[in-house]
Formats: sequence, structure tokens, C-alpha cells
Amino acid sequence: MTTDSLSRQAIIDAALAIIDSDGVDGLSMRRLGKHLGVDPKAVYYYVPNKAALFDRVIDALYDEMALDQLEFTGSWRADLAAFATRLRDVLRRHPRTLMVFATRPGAVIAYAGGAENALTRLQDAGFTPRQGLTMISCVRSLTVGLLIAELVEPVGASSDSTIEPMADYPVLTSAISGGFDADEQFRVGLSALLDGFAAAEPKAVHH
Amino acid sequence: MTTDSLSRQAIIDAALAIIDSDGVDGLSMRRLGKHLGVDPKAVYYYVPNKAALFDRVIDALYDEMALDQLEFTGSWRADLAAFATRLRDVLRRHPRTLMVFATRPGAVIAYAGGAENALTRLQDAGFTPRQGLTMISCVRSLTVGLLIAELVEPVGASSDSTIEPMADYPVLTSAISGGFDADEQFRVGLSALLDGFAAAEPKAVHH
DNA sequence: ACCTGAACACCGTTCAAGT
DNA sequence: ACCTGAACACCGTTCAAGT
Repeated sequence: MTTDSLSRQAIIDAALAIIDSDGVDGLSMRRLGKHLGVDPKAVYYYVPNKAALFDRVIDALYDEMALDQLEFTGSWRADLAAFATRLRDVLRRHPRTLMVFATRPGAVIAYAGGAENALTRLQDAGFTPRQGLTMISCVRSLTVGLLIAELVEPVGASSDSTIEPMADYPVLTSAISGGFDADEQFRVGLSALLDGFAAAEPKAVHH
Repeated sequence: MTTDSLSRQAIIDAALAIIDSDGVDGLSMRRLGKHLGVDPKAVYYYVPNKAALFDRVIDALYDEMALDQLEFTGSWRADLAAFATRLRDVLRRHPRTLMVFATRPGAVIAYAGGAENALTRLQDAGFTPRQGLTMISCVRSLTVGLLIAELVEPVGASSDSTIEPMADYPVLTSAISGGFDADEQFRVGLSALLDGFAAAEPKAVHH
């Protein structure tokens, strides 16, 4: 509950911990202060406002992903899959940060190191930087989009979710029966997307 | 500002209008009441709480999409593209609802009518209901994911977005120069995804 | 049936002041 | 340099009461 002395890092760690356990809405400056054993306003000495605090939490997630340390194989296809998987694994460890993460605008900037590597890799394979960016952007969007569908709690937790009569929808019912397998959807969807990009693959510039 | 008499529909319309103009965070029960020329708590007579209000707003968006009225062509590929485009067009008309929309869990249920049609269509093409659901889910996730990257404002509007030194990232810089074309990314990404699914297309059961 | 008053338990943030 | 007190302008929601 209490820490010896306040520090920027301790604040960010506490914020992430609170989001992990109580969700984004569970993080208030006041609860954060209590968690740190300090007056809520003490935080403002280290961080200008709540938005900036969110930014720092997301930075911590990117650090955990270590996208700039992805090892490249001989295949850009495998490399993009590794990128998506790394992204997905970290976000699955912090499911409740997902909406903050997804809506961070600096997203592209924040993993600039990783993106640069990946783009270079795709350029070597003959794609233009613009094509490469589209590919990365789509891989990221598919991954994040599927994660949101899988594990986010709604922006104002839903209420009257009376599951409607599914009797009118036999095919849908049959599709859902047997469970909604998020891992399978990710695997299949990512494969399809990469297959599609591969079909448009130009001659390699060198290799 | 003021309406003759309060009604459930007037409340939902006002809520959507406020979100459209001021964002999700701009919608408070108190501001909603002011907008309707009524005590904020009057709303509680028509809607149990704010979460339910969000649910009704999203229902309104699904109505606007009219997914169950999509006309089917001879090609499941074209049909899925039409689905994605319809989804995207409506969300681009209401960009600030996006996060609420994306995180609505009943998503699958809410467009059950459209989903049933699409799944039947894919089943005719030889895909199992489970495969069909994966395809729809991926198309939706890619579409929503790209939209989020394109036009959402962050969950606590970002602050210190000092664009970092991009000098270290020449390929990334070159990829971004010439503009970040969201329409192109959507077109290319969706094509790739559908191409990938098509590559796995089984023999048609009939046709 | 439809709306309001009073009240409760919360928010983020500023700014001057304390140590 | 680091933290707090007082204060401001907000929240969602309940519940009894008014018409």
C-alpha cells in the first residue's frame, strides 16, 4: 500500500497495477494517491495530468513488448507474425489497458524503433515504405481489433444484456456453439491477411 | 435546446448528438438534461442508467447501418466488402462514437440479422459456420481497428505529444511522407484479407 | 405518469502555502 | 524539492416527494 518515497516510476507502476486490477475507470487520481499512501495531488508534482499518466503507462507497455528487439528471420511473413504475436501477448497480460492502448495516437511514433526495423525488412523484400506501413498498420489493427472483441469490457459496463432469442438465427447459433475461439480467429485471420499481402509480393530487390 | 416533451427517442437522439459534437466524455447526464431542457434526473425515468443509454445509442448506429438489408451479389467476397464498407461509412459519420461502438460486447448479437445472412451466404460458398464467423469477425476487427487508428481521440486526450526526433527513422519518415492515407490502407488491407480467405476457399456446395 | 429537491459519494485540477 | 489544505467546478445515482 505505502511506498518509502514517491517517484515517477512508482507512480506509473501503481497506475498500471490499478488499471490491471480495476480497469481504466478504476484509476482515479484519488485512488492512486491512496494506493501510494500519499495525498492525491502529490502525483501532480511528477506528472502534469491524468492524460500524461496514461501516456506513460502505455510507454511501459511498449517497453514490455520490446518491439525493437524482435529478431528477424529470413521471412518477412514470419517477422510480421512475430510482431503481431508479441503485441497480442503483452496486451493479453494487461487486458484492461487495451482501450487506452488502442486509442493512443502516438502509437505509430511510440514503436518507431520496431517499425523502422520492420519497414526496412519489408523494403528488402521489395515493398515500398508506403506499402510496408500499410501492412504493419493492418496487422496491428487486425490484432487489436480482435483483442477488443475478445476481452474488453464496454465503455460504461453494459447493463441490460438480455441475450435475445437466437432461435431465428440457426447458422449463427451453430457458428457460436463450440465456443468462440479467439486464438483460432487470430491465427486464421492473420494468416489470411499475410497470405493476401504475399500474393502481391514483388520480386525481391536482393536476398 | 428544449423539446416539447421528453421521450425515450428524444433522449437517445440528444445523446448521440452530444457525443457527435463533444465526444464520449462530453456526454454527462447533467449536460444531457440541460440539452433537453429538463432536470438531469428526468432521464432516469426512461433509461435505467448511463450504460444503458450508451447501449441505445449503439443500437441507433446499427439501425443506421441496416446490415440486415445488405443485398447479396453472386460473390461472397463482394458481400463481405460491402459489409465492411457499410460499417465503416456509418462509423465515419459518427467518429466519436467509435470507442463506445468498438467495446460494445453485444456487437455480435446486435447485428444478428446481418450476421445470419452473411453466414448463410458463406455457407453456400462452402465455408463452415465456424469459418464464416471467423471471416466476419476478422473483417469487422480490421475495419474497426483501422478506424480507431485513424480517427479516435485518445481515452484522456493526450498531452505532451511532442513528436520525437524522426531523423533516426528514415524509412518510417519516407513511409509517412506523402500522407497517411486511411482509405488506401482500408482498401489494400481488406483486399489482402479477403484474398487470403479466398485462397482457402473450398469447393462450393452448390451454385 | 412524469418530473424535481435534497442528498451522497465521488471526480480532476489549481494554487498558495507549508516543510 | 517535495508534499498538503482549501477550494472550484464538475460527476452518476437514489429515493422520497411533488404534480
